[in-house]
Amino acid sequence: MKNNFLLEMKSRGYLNQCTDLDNLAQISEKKSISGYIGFDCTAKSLHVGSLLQIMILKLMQKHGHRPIILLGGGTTLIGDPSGKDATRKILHQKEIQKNIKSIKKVFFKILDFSDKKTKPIFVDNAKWLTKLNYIKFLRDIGSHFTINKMLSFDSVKLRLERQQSLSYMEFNYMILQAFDFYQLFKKNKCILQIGGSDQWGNIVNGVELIRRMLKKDSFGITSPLITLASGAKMGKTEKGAIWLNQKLFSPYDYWQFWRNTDDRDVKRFLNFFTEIDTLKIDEICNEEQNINQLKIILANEATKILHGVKAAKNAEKTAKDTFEGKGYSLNLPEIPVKEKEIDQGINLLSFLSKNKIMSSKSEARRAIINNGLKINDILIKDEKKIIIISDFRNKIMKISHGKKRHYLVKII
RNA sequence: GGAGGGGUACCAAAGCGGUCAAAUGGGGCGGGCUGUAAACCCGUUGACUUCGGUCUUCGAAAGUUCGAAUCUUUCCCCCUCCA
Repeated sequence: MKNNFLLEMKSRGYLNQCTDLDNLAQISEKKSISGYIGFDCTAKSLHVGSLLQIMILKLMQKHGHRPIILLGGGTTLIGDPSGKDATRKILHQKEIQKNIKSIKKVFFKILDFSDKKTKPIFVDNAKWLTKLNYIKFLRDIGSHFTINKMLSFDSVKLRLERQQSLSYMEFNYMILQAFDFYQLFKKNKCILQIGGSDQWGNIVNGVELIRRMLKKDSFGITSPLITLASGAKMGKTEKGAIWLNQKLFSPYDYWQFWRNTDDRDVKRFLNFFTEIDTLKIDEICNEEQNINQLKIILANEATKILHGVKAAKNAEKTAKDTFEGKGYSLNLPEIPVKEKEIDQGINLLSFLSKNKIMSSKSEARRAIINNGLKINDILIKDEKKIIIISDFRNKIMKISHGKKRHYLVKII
C-alpha cells in the first residue's frame, strides 16, 4: 500500500480496522474522496474523547480529501446504545439544535475552510430521518436487516447479556445510522465512514446497505478507543470532562490538561493530537530526556490546533509565570471588584462562592480547613477572613485554590 | 396480564424503627512526597451557621409513631420468571 492518507492514518495510530483497506487505498490515491464522521449532540460541546475523530478529518484535508461532519440531530433523538450501559436521557429537538450550533464552532476552529476542494460540509440527519415514512422505511430499508444479525452486534449483545434493557427505539439506531451512510453516499458521494471502534458494527451495516441497495462499494474505518495509561477512558463524564468549546473550558485549562498528561501517554498523544511529523516525533522523543519538555510541546501543539498559536503561547507563559516564577501572570482569570465594596470589607467565603471559585461556602470553608487556600501566596487559616484594601498590591490580589488554580482579583 | 426482586448521595453498594447527613469502594477536591507526571500516604466530600446548632436529602405522595432511609397505603419507574 502506498497511500499517503492511509499511511499516515496508520503511522499516527488512527487506524484500527478497515472494511477493505487495499481498495480504499487505490481509490483514495487516485482521487479526492469524501468521508464522514457522525458526532453525538447530547451536550453543548464535544470533549477530548471526540478529538481523535476530528484529527482524522483534519488529516483527510491534509491529503486532499473532503470531510463531512454529520451532526446527528436525528440520531441524537434516539440515542446510540453502543458502549452504553443504560438508555440515556432523551433530549428535545430544540435542545439538540442548540447543541449542534454550539458544537459546530469547534470545527470551524480546527478544520480548514479556505480550500474549496476540501472544505468541510456539515449535514444534519434530522433533515431526512424526521421525514421518514415508517412503512416505506420498513419495506425499503428494514427488509435488508435481519434480527438474527442485529442481535449479534456487540452494542445489542452486551446490553442483553448484562440484562440491561434495550428499548426498541435504541435497537433501531444501527439501522438509522446505516441509512445515514446510504443517504450521504447517494447525495454527497461520500464513500467512507469513519468512527470509533465501538462504531464498527454500525459502520459495516451502512456499507452492506449501500451494497444491497445500490450495488456499490463503500468503506468503513474505525479508530482505536483511546484509554489513558491509568485505564480511564479519555474525555470522562460530566464534571471532569475536557470540553472543546472555549466557553466551557478555557484555553489555559486546555493547555494544562495536556501539560498534565501521564508520562506513559506522552508519545502516543503527540502522534494523536499534534500535527508534528511522526518521524520528527520519534526524533524529539529520543533526543529530549526531560519528559516535561515533551509535555510542553504536546500542550503547545494541541492547544494551537484548537485555540490558535497565540492562545497556546499565552497559556504557556501563564503556566511558566505561575509555576516557575513568583510573579503574577496577567493571563490568569480575572475577577473585577469595585473599590467601594472593599472599603466595606468583603467576606472571603461569600466572595469565593459568589465568583464561582468554589461552588458553595461550605466548600470554601473546607478548602481553608484543608490548607488549600492562599491569598498572595500566603496560606489562609481564618475562614472568617474579610478582604480589605491592604490585601491588594497595585490593585491586584491573587487568590489560589490548591497549587494549580489561581485567580487575580482586580480593583476597578 | 400473573408471580417475585428492586429504586439510597457524583457512581457502585450497605443500612431495614432512634446512636443516620447515612458504612464501604470508586470518582472529585485539598494536603504530603515529587517533576504541574505516576504510584503511595493523609484529610475531606448536602447546604447555611453567631460553630451551640439549624434546614433539606434515601423514587413520589399520604399515613402510623415521641421518633422513619427503615413500618403501612397509593402511585411512578426498573429488573427477573411465567403467560
